[in-house]
Amino acid sequence: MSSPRRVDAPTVTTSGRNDFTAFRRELRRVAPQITRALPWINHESPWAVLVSEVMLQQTQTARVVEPWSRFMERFPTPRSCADASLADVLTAWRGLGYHRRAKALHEAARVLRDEFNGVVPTDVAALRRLPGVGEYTANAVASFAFGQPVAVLDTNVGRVIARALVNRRVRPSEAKSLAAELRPRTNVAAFNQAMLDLGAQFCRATPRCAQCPLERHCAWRQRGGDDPAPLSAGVSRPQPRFEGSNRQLRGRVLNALRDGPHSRRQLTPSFAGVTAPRRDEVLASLVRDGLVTRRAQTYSLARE
DNA sequence: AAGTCGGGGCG
DNA sequence: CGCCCAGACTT
Repeated sequence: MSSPRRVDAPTVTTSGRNDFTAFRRELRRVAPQITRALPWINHESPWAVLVSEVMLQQTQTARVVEPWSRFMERFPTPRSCADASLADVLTAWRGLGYHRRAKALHEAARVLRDEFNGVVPTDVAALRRLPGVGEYTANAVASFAFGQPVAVLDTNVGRVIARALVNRRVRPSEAKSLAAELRPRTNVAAFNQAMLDLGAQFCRATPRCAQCPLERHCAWRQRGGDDPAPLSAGVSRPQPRFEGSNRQLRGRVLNALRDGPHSRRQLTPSFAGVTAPRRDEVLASLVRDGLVTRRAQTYSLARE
């Protein structure tokens, strides 16, 4: 009877760089314990995965679960979304913000309908042709929906790489190559998901090393020093304050317009304490973005 | 490289 | 109250 192999031996070398092979193995070992039960994981519909990834852009997972379920019930296929009006898509988007994403997703659905026979493409290059699908989202859909062997690099993965793997700040180009180097040969989707789960639950902006199952395999934790994650990998930047911002005002307007068309006067409550020029600029920006249309003095969600 | 784009939760 | 978030797109 053989004794169990020691699987929790530290994997940080004296150089300060982690042993990638060992880190991969350890992450895969703990993956089952850190997996979150999210409804889009291992979902059979690539469209469902695409919708989740667009919704998750700059948005915490917990905030996406309910809107995603509503949206998928309302628009279960690319065609159902493509055939709907933008106003209906914006209404289904309620609770998420960054409404240009909703418009992009609506346009993406129409590209899928008109150019891809209503089917989400499997490869990164084709996915990148969809509006609102950048490098991260294309790789995520290719991996999670189709099992393509591509790494994903988001704010979570960026932190894990900077801290656990190299214990120093990394530029975006370097982070990409490190993510690719870390990528396993098999079960890439499950590995990518484990990286996200690790980053979201333990290797957070404010890390929870005491609870982290990979603490002993983290270069930063083993060697100490300043947190290398901030500004690393170029995937997360400080944002201007929201309170009092145009974004706040735009959100209020769209919320009002979800209940139906409003005159400029009826929108007054949304612009409390705001000067008229600024109010007009906010409304103009919504029209410019194609989210809102104006007929005479009446504003409505764009129907398109 | 820098701006812009929501909104709520949490320490 | 300030920080943070499975980024993308424009300028």
